Amino acid sequence: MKRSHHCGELSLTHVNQTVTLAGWVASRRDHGGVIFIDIRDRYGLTQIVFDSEENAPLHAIADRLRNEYVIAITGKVSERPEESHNPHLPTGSIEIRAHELDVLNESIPLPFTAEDDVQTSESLRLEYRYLDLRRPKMQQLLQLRSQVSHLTRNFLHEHQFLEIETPILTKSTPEGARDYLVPSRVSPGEFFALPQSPQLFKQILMIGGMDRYFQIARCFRDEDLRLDRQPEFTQIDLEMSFVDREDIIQLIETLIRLIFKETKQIEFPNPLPRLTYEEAMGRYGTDKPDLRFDLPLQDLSEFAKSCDFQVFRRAIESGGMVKSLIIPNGAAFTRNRIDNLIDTAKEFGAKGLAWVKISEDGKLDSSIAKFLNTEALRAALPSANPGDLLLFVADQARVVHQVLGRLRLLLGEELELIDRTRWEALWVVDFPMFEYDDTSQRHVALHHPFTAPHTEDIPLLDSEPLHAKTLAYDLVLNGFELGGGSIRIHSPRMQEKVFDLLKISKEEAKEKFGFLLNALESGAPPHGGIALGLDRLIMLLGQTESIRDTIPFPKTQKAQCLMTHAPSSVSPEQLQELSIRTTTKKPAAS
RNA sequence: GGGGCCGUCGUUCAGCCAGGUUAGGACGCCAGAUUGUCAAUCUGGAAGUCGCGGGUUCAAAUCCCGUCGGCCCCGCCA
Repeated sequence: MKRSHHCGELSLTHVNQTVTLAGWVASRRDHGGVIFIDIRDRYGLTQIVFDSEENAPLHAIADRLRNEYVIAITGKVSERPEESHNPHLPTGSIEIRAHELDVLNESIPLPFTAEDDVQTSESLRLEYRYLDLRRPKMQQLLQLRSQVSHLTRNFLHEHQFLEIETPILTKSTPEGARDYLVPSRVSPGEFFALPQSPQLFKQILMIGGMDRYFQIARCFRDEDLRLDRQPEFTQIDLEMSFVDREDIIQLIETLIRLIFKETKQIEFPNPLPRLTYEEAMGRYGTDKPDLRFDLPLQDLSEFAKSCDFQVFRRAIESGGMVKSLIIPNGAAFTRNRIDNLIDTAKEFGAKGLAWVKISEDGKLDSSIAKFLNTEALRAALPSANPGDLLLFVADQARVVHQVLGRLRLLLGEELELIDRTRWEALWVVDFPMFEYDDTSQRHVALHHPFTAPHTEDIPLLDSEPLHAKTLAYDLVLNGFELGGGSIRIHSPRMQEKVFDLLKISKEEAKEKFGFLLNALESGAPPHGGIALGLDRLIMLLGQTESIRDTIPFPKTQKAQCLMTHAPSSVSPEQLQELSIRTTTKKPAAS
């Protein structure tokens, strides 16, 4: 019994045809003389009718069906009685009057049903992922993921890209995230690392003359998990030779437009807006601003310079700044709510959070009101209105931006300022090359150490390296970093200089990146590229709340797979073969 | 490494603050009834080591300590 149709396609146009469907029993409604079975597959649901008057032996078999049994049925497509059409179901105008039933497999009673509105814990869903995957929502998300991969592959092939695989067993890289290590049996005591990204290999491919490379690449990072972070994740990774920043931005905008249009009929402005890193940080306190709502940070440093409030003045005098958020209608906040905001600001790293309510008559209501000149403040914040609440942070720029940026997001959520129907994509460009890391007392690369500086900023590398900007670019959507890339360094002298500034010694550079430095000496073309997070892209496109919903077999926050129970201990023999001894107390598996 | 929330029949929750007879509801499951349901309905039934360990107490799901697991966040994620 081979199926002739799937469970989502039959309609009134098929009436009187004899069809065969196969799928899972989604529900059974037993009315005695007649039994209704909903049969489900990836495509939909169809109602099957077993009538004891039409076929008593078949009805008796149907009586034994239970949820999630796998069945095949043959029968005639019939229009339902007029009052029994189900408008909620695409196939709701028809039903199959069965005359053959094949029970292909039975099922034990299961912990939850394969319905979208099933209320169950995520750990149970992960343990029984095969059931969870039967739910229409999960099926749609994986279909969406497949569709996006397909569109991407087609698009890039049309643009002369070669799809090339890079190694999964590779060399541990020193900077950046923690590596997943894989012991080598034939080289006792030595380890491969799983790639955090194909970065170095794709640069080598450019030097190898491949010109345009892409890969839908699995990447691994042994860091703690979050809502939008998994230890293994997938990137749409690409690299191009003989291009500049504009070429790559153009290409990716075209791809993103195609994906959003084809899958969700979402249109973006052309070109996408851009903010420099400095603008993004200054206005939104983050390098991945959510532009679905405004609520910008307001610079009050000029006002603060001459005001009587010492906290503000001192912040300016010690090279810091004062910025403010104007919370519309926030004057109605209770003292308790404001106290909670102050605590939150402290958790975010602020020393304090000053606040001012502007009452309906324009007067200031605040514990620091006596230090503030009302006219000067209103002049400094022309967009503040009576009824608003002003929140101030005075500190070094990094703290001010971090605290107010996060308060902006928090209040945007709480006050429901975020328009969930909007899609706001933008590029953030001109990232600084380095930032100074206080703990290690050295410069660290903001992007990665292979990122090329702006040509006009090259002299700054010697004089003021912290002011040098790079040819890096991040694509941001609704406050999530969708991807980032850069034009790379192709000059071996420049690469050495950057390693030097990062305090990576010649020996270390040679030992870790010798192959890259050699390759750069061997005729490296100018090149650049980008990597887009596929899982996050699907999460946003599919409007699901967690990256785990876009990955068929994700890990929990402890980086474990609840279905297979990986990771797990291994036999002493396996360890011995790998020259490994563990120091944990957990006994090895026998 | 740190902070928060959670853990009770197969599932999802109530009960815990204020300890006390037989731990309760809904869904699911099992049996019976039922010829137009699509959250089917009706009747009956089974089902729990209250995550685990220890402590306090005459008595612990309930209070205390520890521990394990799940989720969210900070740190971390070039």
